[in-house]
Amino acid sequence: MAVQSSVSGLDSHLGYWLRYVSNHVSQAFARKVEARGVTVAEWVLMRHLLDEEPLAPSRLAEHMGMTRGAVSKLANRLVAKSLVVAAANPADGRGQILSLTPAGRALVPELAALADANDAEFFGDLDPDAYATLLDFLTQFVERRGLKSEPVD
Amino acid sequence: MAVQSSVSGLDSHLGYWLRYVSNHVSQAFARKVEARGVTVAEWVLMRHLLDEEPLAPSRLAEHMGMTRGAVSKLANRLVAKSLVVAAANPADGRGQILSLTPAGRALVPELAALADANDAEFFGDLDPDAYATLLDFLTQFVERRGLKSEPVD
DNA sequence: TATTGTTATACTCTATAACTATA
DNA sequence: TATAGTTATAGAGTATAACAATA
Repeated sequence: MAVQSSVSGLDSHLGYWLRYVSNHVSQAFARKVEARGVTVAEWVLMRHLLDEEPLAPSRLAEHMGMTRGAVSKLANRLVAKSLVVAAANPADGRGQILSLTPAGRALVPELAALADANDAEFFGDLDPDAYATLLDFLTQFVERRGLKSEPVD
Repeated sequence: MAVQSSVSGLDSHLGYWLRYVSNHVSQAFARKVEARGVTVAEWVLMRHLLDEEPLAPSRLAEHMGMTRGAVSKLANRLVAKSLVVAAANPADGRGQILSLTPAGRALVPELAALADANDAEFFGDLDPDAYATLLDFLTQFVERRGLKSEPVD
């Protein structure tokens, strides 16, 4: 082993490795969903809509930890792809409500399958205990830290 | 608890949580280095130069997992900030060699300290065993998979 | 006044590809 | 021809901020 430098190296931090692995896993996933014509951010928005629909852009912004402007842009792309539709909120003249189109609703399970496949590709041969331990650590880390993606808008 | 859906949720994948935590840690670090006027990618380039200097842009591109074009742009920014200098490679008329300026060399330890602080902020109170286990898992994961390109930080 | 959503603007990160100057 | 580096272009991702419509 090399003598410890007085200046920390890039690889001496957990954050570095976390990002290293995360980037690879996410980029591989991005390539998979790209084949279906969507980006990862678009998948996330659509998956949220499957759970709760219709949903206001501002609600989505909260769930996804993005600004309203960013969600607006993302939603526009999905509308252009005919995967999402926007309608006026009957209860509030200012509001919009977003829903999946039939095509969008049909695509979500396919994207979810790709997410499953991606996870299996990278972690499938992991000892189930190790997988569980890691998943547990990460979720508890988020819980403990109260990490929230809440951009100030 | 809700009935399990037939469509995998966002949070059922290790990749999702990895990214969730990684994004928070990296964004916190980005905010820290931003106060010193540099981005995370710039820090990574500079840290590489501290280890090996002078270094050709193409060599850096390999080390950092980026294209030559991307490195060129990054290096230009650092030159504009007077943190890096580019010189002609005396051994090859096509080549450039990049070095840290005195200001750049002085900044690297400060940035490294911020990286240390960031890691401590997020993982400092972690059980040493857990920290070691996680670090071990991630480095071995990279090793086992032969993952190559380096992420930013 | 406060809130919802849109739009304009800006910047990082990164890729591809065309181009120039050597080798 | 092959390689080093630059530059042009593009697009995702995301932020801030100004704005219009409505509450």
